[in-house]
Amino acid sequence: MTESVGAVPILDAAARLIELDGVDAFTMRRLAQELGVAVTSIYWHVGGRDKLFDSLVERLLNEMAHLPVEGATAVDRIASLARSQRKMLIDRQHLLAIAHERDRTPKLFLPIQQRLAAELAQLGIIGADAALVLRAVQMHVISSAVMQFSAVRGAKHEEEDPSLWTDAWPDRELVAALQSPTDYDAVFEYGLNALLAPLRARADEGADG
Amino acid sequence: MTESVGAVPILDAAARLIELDGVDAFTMRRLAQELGVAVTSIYWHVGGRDKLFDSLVERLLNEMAHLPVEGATAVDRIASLARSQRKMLIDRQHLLAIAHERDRTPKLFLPIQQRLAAELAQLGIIGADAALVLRAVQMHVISSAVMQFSAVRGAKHEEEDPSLWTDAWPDRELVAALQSPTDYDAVFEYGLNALLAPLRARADEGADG
DNA sequence: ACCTGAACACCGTTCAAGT
DNA sequence: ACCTGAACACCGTTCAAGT
Repeated sequence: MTESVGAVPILDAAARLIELDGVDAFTMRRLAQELGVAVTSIYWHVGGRDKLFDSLVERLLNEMAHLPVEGATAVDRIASLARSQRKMLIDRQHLLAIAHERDRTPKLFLPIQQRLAAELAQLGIIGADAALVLRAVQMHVISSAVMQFSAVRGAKHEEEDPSLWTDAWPDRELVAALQSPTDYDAVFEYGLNALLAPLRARADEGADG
Repeated sequence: MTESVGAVPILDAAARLIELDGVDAFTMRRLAQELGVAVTSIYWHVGGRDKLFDSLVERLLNEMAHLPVEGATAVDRIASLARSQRKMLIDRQHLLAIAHERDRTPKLFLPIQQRLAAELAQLGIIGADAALVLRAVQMHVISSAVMQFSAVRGAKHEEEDPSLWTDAWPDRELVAALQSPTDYDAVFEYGLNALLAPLRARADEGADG
């Protein structure tokens, strides 16, 4: 039933190599060398590159099912869940990139769907409305993590911004802010806050009634 | 000064091939074959794979500098810009994927930065605040486009959702909604609306005073 | 200035063969 | 059941050589 014994250590080594040198540097041959084994042996245990990556993504999904949450109110717990998920995705940047590249990103919605749904139900948000809010939050978390990865790596390349801004532009502070590196945490929090604002309003109404 | 004469048609052919069969199917050798020329000739005109992709991304940036806008109020024009940009990015899905893969996604912010800044200034939003709002909007547009591409392609793979939902879950409508395919337009609009809500409120205040 | 073929150093994957 | 080496069909890129 269960997979052959050797599969787990192979996946472990693969995850370590990817975490270390990135996805591009990862090859089946390098992995085999790392394990002190012939390339073809990997094919027997875990299948080819595709299967291997799928298995790694599956692992990420399992990890994400046990994210920590805290918060006194339902909205706080939703925000907490969103932040934990984002943190985990950024910690597993390379794995996230693999999942994205292989069009598995929507699967990342699943592990915390039910927990979000439960919190939304507490706020009286159910049915199609709940589905929309849930997806909006998930999209925000996951897509901003996907972007941030690419952005942070790309920051090195763009030392010199050819300054499309003319000197005539009056708002010097804005120009200065846009030319300094993006604070992705702040942008994420701003968007999360905007998404949750209607929920907070609804919760307050509930307290009034 | 300008690039050699042959560069443009090569880039055209490359863009066409990528649009047709996707990035993965694109190889230097296939491009050469398409052009009826030796592979090595491409290297002379546009450089290697890296340079070629960079040039294609640069083209996308130029196109994006002339996005259409409409709307009577500043907020409407911001929303309109966001929607035009998203539409263009989705139309150029493969190019977007290339830009993302090569960590050039933050560059996609630049072409419409000034136009957004001008609209925000009309709302009285300037300085670091304006920078934050601007980036939040841009992040929403671009990251959701990046995600959608991956999601739509990935939709084929996930015919069967192993239904993590127990039959005991009371909200049948929610479960049904989550099991039907995501309406990315709706999710995008929901997020955009949430991001612009504070701006609308501010504009209304301004009308009152 | 432009284009070529040959060659190099890699890939992922298959498969028959070993133990 | 597990592991191997040889081989195949690809890559991107370089470079000396042609015109």
